[in-house]
Order: sequence, then C-alpha cells, then structure tokens
Amino acid sequence: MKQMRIRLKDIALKLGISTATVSRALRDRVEISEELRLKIKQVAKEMRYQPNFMATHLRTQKNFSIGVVVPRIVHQYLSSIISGILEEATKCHYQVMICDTGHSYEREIRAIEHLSTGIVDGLLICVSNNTKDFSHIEQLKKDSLPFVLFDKDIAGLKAPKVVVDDYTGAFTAVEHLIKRGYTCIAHIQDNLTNHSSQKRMKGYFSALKKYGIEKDLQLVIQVDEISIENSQRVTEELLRANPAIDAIFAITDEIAIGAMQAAHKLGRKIPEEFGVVGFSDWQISRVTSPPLTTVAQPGVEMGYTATRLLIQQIEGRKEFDENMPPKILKTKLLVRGSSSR
Amino acid sequence: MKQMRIRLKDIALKLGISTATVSRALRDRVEISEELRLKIKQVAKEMRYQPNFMATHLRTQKNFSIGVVVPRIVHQYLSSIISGILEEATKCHYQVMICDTGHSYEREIRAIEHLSTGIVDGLLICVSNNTKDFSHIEQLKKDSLPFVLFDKDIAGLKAPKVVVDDYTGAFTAVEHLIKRGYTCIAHIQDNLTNHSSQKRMKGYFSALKKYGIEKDLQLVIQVDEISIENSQRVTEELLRANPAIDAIFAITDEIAIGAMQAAHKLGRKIPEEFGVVGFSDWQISRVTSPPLTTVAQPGVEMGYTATRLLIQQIEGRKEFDENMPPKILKTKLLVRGSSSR
DNA sequence: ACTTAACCTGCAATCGATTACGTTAGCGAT
DNA sequence: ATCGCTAACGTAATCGATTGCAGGTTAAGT
Repeated sequence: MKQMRIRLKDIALKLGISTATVSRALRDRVEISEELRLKIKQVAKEMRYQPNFMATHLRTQKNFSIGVVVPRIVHQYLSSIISGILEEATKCHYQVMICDTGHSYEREIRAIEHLSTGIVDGLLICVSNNTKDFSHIEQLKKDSLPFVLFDKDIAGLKAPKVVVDDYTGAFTAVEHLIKRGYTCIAHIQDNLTNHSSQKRMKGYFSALKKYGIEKDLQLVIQVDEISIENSQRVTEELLRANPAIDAIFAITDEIAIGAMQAAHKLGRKIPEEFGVVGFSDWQISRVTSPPLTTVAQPGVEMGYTATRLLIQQIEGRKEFDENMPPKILKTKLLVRGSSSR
Repeated sequence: MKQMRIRLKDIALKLGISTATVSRALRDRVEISEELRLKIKQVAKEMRYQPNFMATHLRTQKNFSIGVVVPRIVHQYLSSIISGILEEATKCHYQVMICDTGHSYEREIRAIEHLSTGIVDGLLICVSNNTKDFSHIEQLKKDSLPFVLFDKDIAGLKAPKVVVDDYTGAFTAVEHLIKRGYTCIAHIQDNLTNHSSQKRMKGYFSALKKYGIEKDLQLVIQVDEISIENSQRVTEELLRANPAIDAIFAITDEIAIGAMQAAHKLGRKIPEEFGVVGFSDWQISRVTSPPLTTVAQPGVEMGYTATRLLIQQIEGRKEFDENMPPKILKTKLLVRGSSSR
C-alpha cells in the first residue's frame, strides 16, 4: 500500500493550524511562540516529515544541486576529482548530478543543455578531448548559469577554471631525470590537442634548456591515441632509431608503462641504464616493476577547489568574473624505482 | 544582466493565447489544431523554451531521475558499473544522482534518506562493507520507493538484486589452475564479511572436490584489509610455512598482485613454478609481469541491468516483488601469463 | 432554422512549500 | 472608552506546468 508522504498540510491539520505557521516554525522564522514552535517540531519529527524538494525548489528558485559533466567516469584521475567534488558538495549540502559524455561532443552538448534547464544551480565541466567549439560554454555565460571548468584548460576561453600546473610538473620531472644523470631524454606525448600536453612539452624543453641541453625535435614523438600498446610500439621504434636515448619523460603513466615495456624488450635495464617518468600517479604505476616515478596530480583537491569556487558563485559571495585568473594547483613528483639510480 | 528563463506564459503572451493551449501543443495532446500546434512549436523553438523541471515534476510527481548510492567512486569496478548505469539511464531519459558513502554506514543512511525525500523516482544501491543493519533498506519498502541492490549481495534481505556469479567464477578459476597442473592451490580471501567472499570460497572448495583434491584449511588464509602490501606479507608467511603451495587463487586482483610479489621475492618463477589467479580484471592486472590471469566481472552490464530493472519498477511495467530471484551475471575467465604454463 | 456534435481553446484548480500582507487579541497609554 | 502598537497567527498569492471541465465556434444533420 502506497503510503502518502507527509506534507506540511498534514501537520497543520493534525494541530489545527495553518501550513504557514508550520512552515515558519520549522524554518525558525520569527513570530512564532516558543511553545508552538517546539510542539510543531516534535509532531513533524513524529510524523517523519520530509520537505518536498520539488515544491521548495520551485518556490525558491534554488535547488541545492550542481551538475558535473565529465568525459569519462571510469578513469582514476577523473573519478578522484569527482570524489573531491562529492565531498565538498555534500559538506555544503549540495547534491551532485553526474553526466558522462564518453568523450562525445554531441553528448557533452546535450548534457549541458539538459542540466541548464533549471535542475541545477551551477555546473562543473571538464570538456571532452573532441570538443573544439565552445559556443555551448559561452551560452552558459549568456544564461548566467554559474559554472567552473576544471582539469582541461581551454586557451582563449575566458571563464573560471581550476587546472593543474602542467608546466612545472613536467619541468620538475625532467629536471629530476637530468639530476640523476640521464643525458638523452626523449618525450612521448599525445596529439597535443589539449593545452596540458602543450604545457608539459614546454616544461620539458625548459628543463633541458636550463641545464644546457640542446633541444632535439627528433626526441619528441607522438602517439595518436593514448594506450600502453601504442606507446610500446612507438617507443620501440624510437629506441631502435636512436639508441643513445637513456630516459623518457612520458605524458601519462599509460605511455610511461608502454615505454618501460619497450625498454625491457630491448634489454635496457631500468633504472640503471634507462630512466622513465610518467604523469598522473595512476594506481598501476605503483605495481609495475620497477615502480614508476610519476608526477602526481591533486585530483581530490581539484574536485573540492572547483566545487568551492562554484558554490561561491552560486551563493553570490563572489561575482562571476570571466577574467578571473585560473586557479592553478601544484603537482608533486613521486620518485620511485623507474628513475632511482 | 540576468535574462529570465522563458516560460510557457511568455509564449502564450506573445501569441495571445493561453498557457494551457501552449502546454498541450508542445506535448502533442489532441484537441489542438495542426496549424496552431506548429506555430506554437516554432515560436517555442525560436524563444529557446525549455520546460522548468521543478514545476513539471511537482505537478506530475515524477522526476525522471534515479539515485545511485555506492561506497566508493574511485574504484575501477564500481565506476564501470556506474558508467553502465549512466548509459542505460540516459537512454531512457533519466538523470542520475550519485552519492559516494566512502564505506561509511552513517553516510549511507543519510544519502538514502536524502534521496528518498522525493528527488528521485528510484534508487540503485550498493551497500558499504560496514553495513550490517539493513533497516534503512527495509524502510524503502515501506515507503514503496522502487530500488534495486547491486553487486553486494545481502543474505536474508529480500529485494530485487543484480549480482555476479561469484561461485562459478571462482570455480572456473580454480579448475583452470588444476588443469594447468598446479596441485597445491591456496586461497587468500578477505574477512568474509560479504557474501561474495563466501561464495568465492565455496567455488574454490567445489573445484578442489571435483578433482578429488582434499580440502585443507591451512591453505586458506585471510587478510583483514585488502591491500597489495597486506597480501604480500601474508602470502610470504604462508609460502614459508608451506613451501608445497604452487598456486594461489586470490579473492581480488590486488591480493593476487601482492601474492605475485611475494612469490617473486621468494624466487618462485611465475608461471613455471607458481600460478596466480585474481578476480575482477582490474586495469593493473594487465601490466604486471607476467600479466595476471583473472576473473572478469561484467561491470557495465551490471550497471545497465540494474538500471533497466529499476526503471521497469518505476514505470510500473513490473510489480515490485521482493521474492524476485536475484539476477545473476556471468563472469569470464581471462587467461593471461600468470597461470599459463 | 434549429439541434447536435465535433472541434478548439480558455478558465481555474492543482502539485507543496513559502511569504507578503492582513487579521486578531491583548496590553498600555491617553 | 478609544487609539496605537505588537506579538502571533491566518489568508491567499506565488513559483511554472499540467489538465478536468466548461465555453465558444463551426459544420453537419434533420
């Protein structure tokens, strides 16, 4: 038997008073006598009253929930960001709705459009790799729906953002390799479509420059799609063509692992003869042999930083300011076996 | 300048008709002339009208969204289930709200209570490891809020469930080891608090029995908490105490990897002298050396199966039936290097 | 010409909570 | 006794969309 949910009206009827009084008492408004207020609260508790969010939110035009749009949820780094988002949002009494776009531009647009129909107070967005046009993001500004971009930086798009310091992360990683005595350091990157890749590459070049190592474009290669297999194949070719290479700075851990496999295959000893550093601190990087040195990105921190920024906007504590400088989070180099000689 | 959202009223005013007519036209009700209907639709499109969900849902008492309660989102298997949920839900035009309980019983209760205040039409729940009391689940039945449990089975709790065939998965894994000629197969499990662990143990024993291998409780050990380190330590002790052991069936991939590390440390050659099989097909299991043989669980399939079941309940196409037999999904043994001799 | 039905469309209630404004009772001041 | 004021509570409008019912128009039927 479907038991109806308790409404304000039910409490009011039971006590022979009006719904207005009940509402005010429960929300601790003034003008209600102490005695009645307590009685109402007690009855509400007894009847297990729970306010109907739909109604409250229709009335107040606020719904205490935020939407999250990510390209992929089955992804360690992104899911750790999400867990940071959930943590902070829950703390601030916001609900979170997550949409997975599967790196599809179409689905990203649909998700954002759907979420901006009033079901959320604001959006946290990580654009997909295939998103080249950002008019759907610009539209959010026009609709004045608060939002914050995270992780993926978009050059030329002015908006509140939280990103990771890819440049310094890469710089530190390469510097570390140099200090450990590796002299011919190659860089394997992806197709450079996103800003992070470019910044990591710059960090790589800067570190070389600082230590007086000549930039050699032959040492920089790309994989079209990030995968262990692709990386292994590409690295193997690279090492055969250029046996002097004694270290690799890879743009992700997956690529680093592929590179390690290639090095193993060619009989290079890691870390004695060959050093490898990755980026992201995936769980897998701890169980490779040897364990992979990598640049850790603060996923959880990024999640709650972005969330806090968004909630500040939503609650009007901070004006939306499209010229706000991006919030840049620090990375941390985790030195493990693959570069420790 | 905050631009007001377009309402039905705005369209009605513009056309000099009533909101009722606009509403009916947009929802393709009968009784509206073809001509007017088309005109209304066109104007709605021009004005970029998007219905206000809060209002619609208050009125219709339905909100086309489902809540998901999971113990942890940063977890490959669980996040792949979630991605299956998102896929199916999106296909059926449902929104998904995810709550991460962080394996806390308190947070699980709060999440479920919160979600059952009318913001979702139904719930998908994976209880935490620390949930021993299920009155909050029973309460859902009383409230007649549709829900489906997934992954974690709860003995004694009658409810719609989707689980994995742990028994057969384990059986097949152990049978595989036996067929490859391993003769003294140990089993490392966790603290048996959840049903899956027990079923996997039963599968292990059954396989031994089928091939006439005596059950030996000395070969079954537990780790209190699942981690690579714990597993390595425990396995090392086990192998020192019992050198005859030549294979391990581990209850998870993490434990399997710890076991491999212990075996390596003791100089056992994998797979020649020592076989290892894990459970779950984590990404890491593909990059260990040798790659780990493991029992893959259909995460995405579990996600959409549970979602479909829930939506059937919500839409009344299927009665809630607490005696419904659990939906059991098949596992798949992935034979890789760690057991291929 | 009058009835009837078919066809469109509008009015107003409704969902549940919130809140501006109105009302009442009680008290002291004049 | 009257006025003014305030504390305490009620009335009713409101948020935006939906929908039962009623009203109005037109065309077909007798």
